[in-house]
Amino acid sequence: MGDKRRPAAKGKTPATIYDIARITGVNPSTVSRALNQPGRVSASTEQRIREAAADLGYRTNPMARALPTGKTGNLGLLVSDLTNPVYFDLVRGAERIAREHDAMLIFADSQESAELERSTAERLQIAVDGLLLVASRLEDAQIQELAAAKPIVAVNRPVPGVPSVAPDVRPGMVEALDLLHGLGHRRIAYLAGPEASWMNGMKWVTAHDLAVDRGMSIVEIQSSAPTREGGTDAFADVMAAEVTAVLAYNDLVALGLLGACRRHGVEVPRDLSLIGFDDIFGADLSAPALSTVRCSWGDMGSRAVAKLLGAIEGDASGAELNLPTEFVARDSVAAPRR
Amino acid sequence: MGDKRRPAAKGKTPATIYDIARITGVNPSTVSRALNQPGRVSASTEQRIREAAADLGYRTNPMARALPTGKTGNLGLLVSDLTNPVYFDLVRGAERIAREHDAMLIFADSQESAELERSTAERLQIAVDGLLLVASRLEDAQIQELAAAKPIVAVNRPVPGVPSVAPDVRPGMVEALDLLHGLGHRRIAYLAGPEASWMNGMKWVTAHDLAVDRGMSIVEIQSSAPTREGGTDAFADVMAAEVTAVLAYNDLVALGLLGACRRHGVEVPRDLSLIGFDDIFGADLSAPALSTVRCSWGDMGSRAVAKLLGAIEGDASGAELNLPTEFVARDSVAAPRR
DNA sequence: CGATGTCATGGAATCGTTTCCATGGCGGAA
DNA sequence: TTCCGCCATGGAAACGATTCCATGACATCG
Repeated sequence: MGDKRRPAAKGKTPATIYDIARITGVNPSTVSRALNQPGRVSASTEQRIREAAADLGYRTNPMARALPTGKTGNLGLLVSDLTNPVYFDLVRGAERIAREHDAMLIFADSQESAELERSTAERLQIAVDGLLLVASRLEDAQIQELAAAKPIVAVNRPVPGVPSVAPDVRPGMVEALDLLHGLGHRRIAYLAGPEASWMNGMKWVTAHDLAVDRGMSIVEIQSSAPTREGGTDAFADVMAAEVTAVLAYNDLVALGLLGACRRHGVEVPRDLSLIGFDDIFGADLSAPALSTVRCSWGDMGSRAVAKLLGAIEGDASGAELNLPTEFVARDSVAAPRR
Repeated sequence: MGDKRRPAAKGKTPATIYDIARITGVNPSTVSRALNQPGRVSASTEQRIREAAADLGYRTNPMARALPTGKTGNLGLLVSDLTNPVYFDLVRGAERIAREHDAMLIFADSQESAELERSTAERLQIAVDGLLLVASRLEDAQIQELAAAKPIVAVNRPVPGVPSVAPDVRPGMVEALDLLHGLGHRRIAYLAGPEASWMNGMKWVTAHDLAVDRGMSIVEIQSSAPTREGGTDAFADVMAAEVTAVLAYNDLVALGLLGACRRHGVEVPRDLSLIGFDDIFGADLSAPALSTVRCSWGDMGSRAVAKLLGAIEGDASGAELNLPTEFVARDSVAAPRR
């Protein structure tokens, strides 16, 4: 099997600073300085070293660098469910900023399980310089504990003492509730997400307060999961609630409910108005196109990474950042039947 | 700024095998053996060492391990466009298998640019044990060159001498063409994807051959991009082609075209039948729901990772793996107008 | 003109782990 | 009983880069 030292060694071993040092006749430490600390060595040697490096196709070995410096150049991104289309834009935004800063993004998902999230976070943490926790199902204390080891930025949820980036759901919901009220809706429902989700609680209390302010009554309906299936399953409960409009935890459940309505002959928006949350890919595809409250997930991703990079650099500005939301009017909302 | 050695050091430094060695009174090398080579040390010392390790919350430092072994425990996943919903399932499948094998997935996207793809692949390669190249826009030779350095598995495209996983588009397209032919379509179009895409060429020749076999005529229509915008932009060309059915490169362009049709009063499927490719999230959401050829992207992801892990272990079974596709009948196909 | 400071560079320790080699103890075979 | 070999473990050298400290060559200042 293994003939020499490296069993599956295919190509020749990559060039190291020692190779460069040998070729240019300087000490490895000088090579290191030339490559990383501009102006620290004489212009002529730096020139020679850079040329040799280019010749050899030298690339810094990140593992070797990580050892003495303690910096891996990796950022971890832990989401509750990679399958959820919301994360698409988030990932993209995060990736963009990470690339700009020469950092690599390491991914993991926790399958909506708090226990799995904790163990994954711990494992991930040793391989990265900082961690992005998206829609965490962990308790505040657990997150704070993780944050004591390495920088953490929480996304889509604030955690005391930990920097975070989250949407400010209020502006979008104000628009939504104003619209519903203006059209004559007086009894509406909030189709809830996971109980462990901070954001779910936030949306419920906001919707509740806003509805009450406007003299509307609002009921909370549980869903089995924050997915299309969850929305489908909630159909019967929604019908039983006798409301004229539904505000959903997210677009996925809204879309699921929409499908169930169609199959049962309940016409949206004539018989029921429906508002989602997130404006995911596909929200404008459904028939009718889904009205929704848009969070700028791409922005959240890039802001969160920027914040994390700052924290890694020692920026202790552990602020909480809130990005505004806005209502996107499409075709799933109308005046109630009578 | 930096007070001590590590500037932003928050928590205490993690435990090392030296700590364990000190506590248990053995040599660090023994600790290493106890933890990684079962049976290599006496049962009693192994027991003591494991207990101490657990007490200290010891976790192997992957960077330190990578240095002597050359194995990082990371796999790279490079896709042409992270934004494309097709990759959702792929990522999920890949992540599942990677997790099962204790490997971490590192992500990058190349924004549909061959040059960016090459440089990103090179950068990524030094940080991983192997690379997954999804829908690569690179030339065969370039991929082979990369594969000479470290194991590579190509996804969605075969490369001579490099293991690959790709859908076998034929079965699904046979079903699709049979359906169209049976309904009476005689003149159809293929709405193409990127020219640099191997898969695009594959789909075109397959569609072409299949159409000719059945006595249908088929034209190729270019699109500006494999996105919804690309589909929208192609509307005029599609109309000008005077066909009764369109087979699209993927669901995204199909969906874009569908939207354009709706806006221009062309009713699908009455005036035009439309078939997509991939069965992405949302394909069943549109009105009418999109008929499409489904590739099992989740399977491709997990198979590809498994193959890559095998290659890393030295399994030189550089086979080409093809996963079957199937036609998914929904509502965007009907008999032609007259 | 000698003392001092600066600059470019060399030398060596270090990061945490793996692994090759050495060593001592013990059991079994002769 | 003696010798050989194995087994558990210790010791030390890598892996590739960073970084602190040392050194010698100059230039500068008084």
